[in-house]
Amino acid sequence: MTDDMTDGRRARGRRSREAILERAVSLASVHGLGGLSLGRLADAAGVSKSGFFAHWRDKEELQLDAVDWAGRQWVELIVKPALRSPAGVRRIFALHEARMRFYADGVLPGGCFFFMAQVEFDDQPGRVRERVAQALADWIALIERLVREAVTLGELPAGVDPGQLAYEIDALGEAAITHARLLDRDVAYRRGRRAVLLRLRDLTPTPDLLPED
Amino acid sequence: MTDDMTDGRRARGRRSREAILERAVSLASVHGLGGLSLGRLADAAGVSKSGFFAHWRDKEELQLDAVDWAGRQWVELIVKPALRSPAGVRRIFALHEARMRFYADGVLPGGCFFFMAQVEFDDQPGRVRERVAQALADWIALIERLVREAVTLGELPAGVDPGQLAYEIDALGEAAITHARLLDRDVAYRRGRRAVLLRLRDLTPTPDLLPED
DNA sequence: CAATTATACGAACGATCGGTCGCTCATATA
DNA sequence: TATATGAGCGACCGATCGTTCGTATAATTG
Repeated sequence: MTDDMTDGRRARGRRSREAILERAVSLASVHGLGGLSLGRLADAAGVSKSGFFAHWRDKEELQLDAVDWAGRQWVELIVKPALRSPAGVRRIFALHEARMRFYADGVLPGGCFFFMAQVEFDDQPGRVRERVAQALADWIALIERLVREAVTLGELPAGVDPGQLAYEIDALGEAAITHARLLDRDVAYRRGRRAVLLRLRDLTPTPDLLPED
Repeated sequence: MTDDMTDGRRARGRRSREAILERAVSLASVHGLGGLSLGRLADAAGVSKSGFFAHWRDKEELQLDAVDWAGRQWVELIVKPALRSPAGVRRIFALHEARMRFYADGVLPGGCFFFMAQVEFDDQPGRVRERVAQALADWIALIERLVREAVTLGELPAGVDPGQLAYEIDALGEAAITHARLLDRDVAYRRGRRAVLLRLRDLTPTPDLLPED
C-alpha cells in the first residue's frame, strides 16, 4: 500500500519471498509442482517450514505464485530478447533459438518449469491447472502473432495457418528437453533447432533471412 | 471369495498381477509413476496394500514392470497395426495416426504413460529412468527405420536425415496430449495429425500416397 | 499323504506429508 | 511513545507414504 524505501522487515520479507519463489520454480522444474515438498523447499531456501505460511496461505497459493514467477522469467529471458530481432521469420526463429538456449544453458535444473507443470496438471482440475493453461495459451498466441506479422511482411505465404504453425514450433521445441535428458544432449538440441529452421526455410519466400544450417 | 473354482492359485495370481499392472499404468498415466501411491493403487485394484509385496519386492520393481507393460500395450495398439500398412510414407503416417487415435480414444486416462514417465524421470537417476530412456530410444529407432525404408522405396528423398525426421514426428505427436487437455481437444489432435501429414507430403515425391488433408 | 510354496491379508512401523498453533521480535504506524 | 503488524521459528497434529511382519489358507509338489 505504501512505499517503504528503507531496509526493514517488510523489504526483507519481500526479498526472501522472491528468493523462496526462485528456489521453488527451480525445484519444481525437477520434481514438479506437486513433488515439490514444503520441507525440501524450506531446506533449500534456508528457512523453516512454518515460515512459509507468513507469505502464503497454503501450498496452492505458493504454486500459483510460482507459475507467475516462472512466466515472468520466461518473458524476460526468452520473449523480450527475441523481440529485439527484426519482425518476420527472423523474429520467429530468434524466439525459438532463445528457447533452445534457455534449455541448453540449464537456466532451470529441470529444463523447463512449464513443461513439467503442463504434464502434471493437464488432468488435475483446479486453479493451478487454469493458470498453467493460460500460460500455454499466451505462449501459443504470441507465436501466432509473430507468424501473422511475418505473413504481413511477405516473409511467409498468405495461405499458412498461424495456429497450425504455432503448434508445430512449440512442439518441436518442447520435445528437445526430454530427448536431451534421456538420449543425447547435443543431438537433441541440434535437432530441435534445425527442425524449426527447416520448416521456416521451407515456407518462406525469403530463405536468405535465415541461417543456412 | 471368488466364484471360480477351477482356477489354481498360480493362475489366479498371474491374472491379478496383470490386472494390477493395468491399473498401475492407467493411474500412472495420470499421476505419474511417482505420484502413483500403493494405497490408491490398492483401492483401485481391489486388493490390500500389503498384497503387492507377494508380487513385487518394492515399488521400484512394480514401476519397472509397469514400464514394460506400457511398452507392450504401445506395440500392440500402435506399432503392430501400423505395420499392416504398406511400407514407405504410408506406414510412417499410419504409425502417427495410430498414435493420435490412441490419445484421442483415451485408452489411458492420462493420455500417455510414457510422456508422463519421460518428463518425470528424465532427471531422476535410477533403473526406472534407464528403462524409460530405452523405451524412447526404441521408439525413435523404429521411426528411423521406417524412414530409411521409405528412402529405399524412393518415397522420401535420399538427402533426408532419418534421425532428424524421427525427432520431428515424435515431437509433433507428443505435444498433442497437453494441447488437447489444456486448450482445445479437437483442434490439438487435428493439428498434431496435420503437422506430420504436411511434413511428409512436403518431402515425398509421391504425395498421392497420402491423404490430402 | 505330508511338506512346501504362493497368494493375500490386517496390523503396525518410522518417515514424511501439508498444515496449525503459540510465540518472539523488529518494524511500521498512529 | 504506544500499539498493531508482519517475519520467522519450534513444536506438534492427523494423514498418508512405502514397507515389514506374522498369519491364514489354498494349491502345488515330493
